[in-house]
Amino acid sequence: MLMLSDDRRQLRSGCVDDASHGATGGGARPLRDRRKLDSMREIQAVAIELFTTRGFEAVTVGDIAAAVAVSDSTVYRYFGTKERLVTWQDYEPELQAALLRRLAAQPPVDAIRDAYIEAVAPRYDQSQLSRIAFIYRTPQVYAATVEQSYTQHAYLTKALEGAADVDELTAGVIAGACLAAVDVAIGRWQESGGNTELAALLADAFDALAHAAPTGPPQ
Amino acid sequence: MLMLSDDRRQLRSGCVDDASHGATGGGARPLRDRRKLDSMREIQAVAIELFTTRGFEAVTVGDIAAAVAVSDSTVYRYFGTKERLVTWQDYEPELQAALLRRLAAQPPVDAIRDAYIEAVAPRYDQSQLSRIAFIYRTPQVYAATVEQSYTQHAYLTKALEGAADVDELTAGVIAGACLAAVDVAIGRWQESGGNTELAALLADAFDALAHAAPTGPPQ
DNA sequence: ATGCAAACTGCAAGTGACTGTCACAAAGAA
DNA sequence: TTCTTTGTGACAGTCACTTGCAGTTTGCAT
Repeated sequence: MLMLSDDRRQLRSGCVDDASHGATGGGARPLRDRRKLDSMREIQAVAIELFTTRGFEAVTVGDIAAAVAVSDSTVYRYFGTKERLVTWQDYEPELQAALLRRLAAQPPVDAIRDAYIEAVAPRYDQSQLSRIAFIYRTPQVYAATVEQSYTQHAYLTKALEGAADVDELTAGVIAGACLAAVDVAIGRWQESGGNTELAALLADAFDALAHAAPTGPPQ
Repeated sequence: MLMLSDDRRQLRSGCVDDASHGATGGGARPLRDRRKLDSMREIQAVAIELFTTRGFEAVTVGDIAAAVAVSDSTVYRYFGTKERLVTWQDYEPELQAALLRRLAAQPPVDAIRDAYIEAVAPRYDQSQLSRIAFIYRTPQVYAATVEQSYTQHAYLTKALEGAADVDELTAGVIAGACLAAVDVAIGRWQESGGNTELAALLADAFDALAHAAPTGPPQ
């Protein structure tokens, strides 16, 4: 769950690079960016409503485009894939910054947990519930988020190797275990109807990692 | 990585139910099944060779069908999706049996580890290397395996709830952490060119889970 | 204001994954 | 052999997604 960057399809057809500031004259382009973000949010809202009403497969991208009165190509240029209409979100940089800052100051697992508590937990309110619930209810969409967490796992592994004193295999395992904890916590948050604090669920999920170690050698 | 059952597409168009024994007269149907398995193995071999040579996107399912001299529909009936041409494997029942047996007799994490060491490690030899390496090198295909492990995670979670004395959240976290360890171990095996024993890598990866617990409360 | 370069948008014509249907062929039982 | 079941191929269709083109809009500089 949650992503630090885009999947290969996004990368190929340059899209979803929100807040991409001009490389031409050097100045910012606030108006265009704002309109694009607004447009993306509107399209996403409509998409999620249609999806939850009629089901993911029953709604075509053309349906969504028509409902928002833009062309199909625009939807694809913005989101790249149908799944990304659901999974897209815009707070990735903050998570990355929190991660970097805390990895330098805390033990690695604590750092990851607290970065999520700091940067993503506050975002999970009722307005996000239908989106997140839909992700967890739709395997095809859930898989798309996992594809994104591919990149995230690699990033975390590298960060851990630098911050903590562990080899690559250990770093990979720790990163994977932490992402699993985050995933379970968000899953539970969604199951609770958004009524449980995500921060508390994250704390509990990470505590549960204490029981994930084997007790003896292989038999 | 590794799967216990199929994704939704498989389920919809009933395929890949290897070793499905007749429900009609009650007798076995060895010849047909053997031919089907042989055929699947041949198609998979050709597919992986074409994919590794020309790239996943550059090869169409029609190309593969033509190379093996079967129709496109047959390929889809056998594998369901293009990705499944790579990820398909035929030893899932054994893993499930080992899991069940060991969960009744060992601590849960040890049981999962040892079940993988027993049921999947012996299968990972040089003949599997190009297949596994291709999975880890191709995000789209890797994502498909994760989509399959969605089911596996749910299965493991339920098994843990029954076998160990833990609540659902803890069971989910343990299952996710174990799957992460398995995934990292297989990834390392593939990176090593298949020259390191997967059983040893699995043992190391599970040992690394000991470092995945947080050391203090959230800050 | 006005002109210019870059980016945005819609249109249209693809490609290819995947589904469903039908007729036919091959396998197994009687 | 004959009947029934099941696997197979040909075919047509849907839809996600891509690409190229032309017209418009934006932001900046003059």
